[in-house]
Amino acid sequence: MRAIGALFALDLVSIPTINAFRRLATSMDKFSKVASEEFLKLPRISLRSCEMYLSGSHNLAYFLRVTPHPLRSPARAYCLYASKRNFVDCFHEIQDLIEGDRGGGSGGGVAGFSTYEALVNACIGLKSIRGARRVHGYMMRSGYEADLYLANRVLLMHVKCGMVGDARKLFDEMPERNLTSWNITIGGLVDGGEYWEAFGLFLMMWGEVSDASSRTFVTMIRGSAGLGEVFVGRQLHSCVLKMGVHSDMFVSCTLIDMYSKCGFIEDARRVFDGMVEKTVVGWNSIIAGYALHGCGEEALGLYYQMRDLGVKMDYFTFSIIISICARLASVEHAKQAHAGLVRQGFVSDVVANTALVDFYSKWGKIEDAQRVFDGMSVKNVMSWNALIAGYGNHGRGIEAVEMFERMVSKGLVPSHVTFLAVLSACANSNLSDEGWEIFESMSRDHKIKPRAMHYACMIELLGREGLLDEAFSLIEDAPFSPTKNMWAALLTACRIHRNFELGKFAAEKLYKMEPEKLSNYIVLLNVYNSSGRFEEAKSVIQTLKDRRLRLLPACSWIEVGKKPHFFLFGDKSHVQTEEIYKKLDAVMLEIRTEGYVPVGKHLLPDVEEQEEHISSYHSEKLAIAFGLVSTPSFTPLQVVQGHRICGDCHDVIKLIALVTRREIVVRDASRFHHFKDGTCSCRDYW
DNA sequence: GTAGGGTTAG
Repeated sequence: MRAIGALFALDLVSIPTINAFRRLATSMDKFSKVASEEFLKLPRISLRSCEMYLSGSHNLAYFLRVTPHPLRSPARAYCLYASKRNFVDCFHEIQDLIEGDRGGGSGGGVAGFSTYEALVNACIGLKSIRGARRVHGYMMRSGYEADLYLANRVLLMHVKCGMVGDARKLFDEMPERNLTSWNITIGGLVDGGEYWEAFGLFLMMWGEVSDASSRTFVTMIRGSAGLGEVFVGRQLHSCVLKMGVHSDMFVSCTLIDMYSKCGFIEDARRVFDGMVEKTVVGWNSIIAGYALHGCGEEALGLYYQMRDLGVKMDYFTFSIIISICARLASVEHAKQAHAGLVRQGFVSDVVANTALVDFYSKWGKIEDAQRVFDGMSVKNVMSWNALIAGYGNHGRGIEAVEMFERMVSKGLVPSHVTFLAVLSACANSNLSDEGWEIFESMSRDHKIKPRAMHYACMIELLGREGLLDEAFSLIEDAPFSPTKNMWAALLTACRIHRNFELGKFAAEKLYKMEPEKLSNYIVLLNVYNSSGRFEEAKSVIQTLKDRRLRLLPACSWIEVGKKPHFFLFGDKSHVQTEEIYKKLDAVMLEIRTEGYVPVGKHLLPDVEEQEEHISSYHSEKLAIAFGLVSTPSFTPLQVVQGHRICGDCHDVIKLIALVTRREIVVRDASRFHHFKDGTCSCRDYW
């Protein structure tokens, strides 16, 4: 014990108690056994031997490498290492040490600057509230007077452990402060989402010390991004210019991020273009900005520009790019980003890999998603969520529930997103019992209050079973006012089960909430059409006209030969148009032998052109026809479309999958349709 | 032996 105490205090003259080191050695299995034995034979322990002993460990070397300010003593390294591995034990040791000292024990192992600094650093690294409380407690009780440097570290420790309130109190009581103290406290408030509070303190700082550094501005700009208030951000931008710190790359990057998060991508671009030295973070920020604005193509363009300029990419870059690809379902770009990730050695990054899991599942390759997931050395809740959502979207609810159960049994804490993923999986696959059990377990076992989206899943679940009245009561009984998602779920159910009364009711609620959203009118139109109420259907069309709402051209695309090919409704712009239409007509004839009858009732209301043959040339059919002519037989096809698939296309694609013996995955605006052997994974409910 | 700051995934 003493020996460990001595270690901490860097006072390595005393002979170690062999037992203490033996305990150490057994608690740290990674230490080389031989090294420990040799070490224990030493009659005296010097700083040097200590270093050698500790450096025998792989992990220690790693810590030394990654710690921004190289650890200057083995004591600190030890502390960081021990606490990383076994926090509780580490603190027991220190408790003994400190209490031993207070009892007037000999040996001189005092908890001094190094000990505290090491402990504080460990807590910062670990974000351990318990540890932070303990360390701070020791300091207070022992009456140790920290200098400004250490006091600031303690402040930071509180901030990083999420104890912003305590940090604020500490800050107020500090006998002496400097810019760093202010910056740390303001940063803590911003991190904790208390933006206005942060602004208050910032103004106080301005009044009290009439100074601020670029670091302060970085924090405050981040705060205005959090608020989503561009006028605050703009004011800070002018302050930055006046103070002459605008060329600071940290400032520029935060500005880019702030402008894009506030919806001003052009301003973000201007800041980016003005960067003297464009760092990788600057590139990442602007690319993420374009991605956020749905400009995936623009984002990819910048990414290739970045590559051509030889900017070294990091794991952020790949994560962003992969998530863009997931949205675009762009295989070729994603494959390259995946390769880049591997080449540059970021294979073990959680975020990038989670993005990959998401990508593969959105691309329709759920097995590949599972493979990436299985290969991940570090997984967090989000990684599990991505996989569960993947199974759910592919109509594989049983696997989704299995994954959910496995995740919980591993001791991970599911978040509300996890529940969203697993409940929607249950809804997609008609797993009623499982769904209700999980829904009820949310508040019972996991202390998570179901939100509107969770209710929407349950409404969908009931709706699939045709229990429309029950679904309606669930909306009425919800502990909050119903949201559009809940009404939309009910409306969909009404469409499938042809309940036009309730459907109309739900649709009217929706019109009020989002009058400009076309899809609501269309679903109601389908409700009427499918139940033969053409008069009502006409009135919906009239409403559409009155409100000057027009359908955006529906667009589908398919990637063939490393290139996306886009199709609009009735599109004849593709170079292979003739071939495509010929193939489509041929295959439409072929599926008639399988019992296909064109149905008008599912028609998407192209308002002006309500004719039967029109749905033959819906964009998804054209994309599939192109896939059929330009890929070898039996190749699976992946189609993405920006709107919801219509009933006729759904029937047709099922049969095309059957007659051509191809797997066809269509990702529409709401889910995946996995067509195989004449059936679809959505079980005809979408 | 001198801190504090920017970008990513469900």
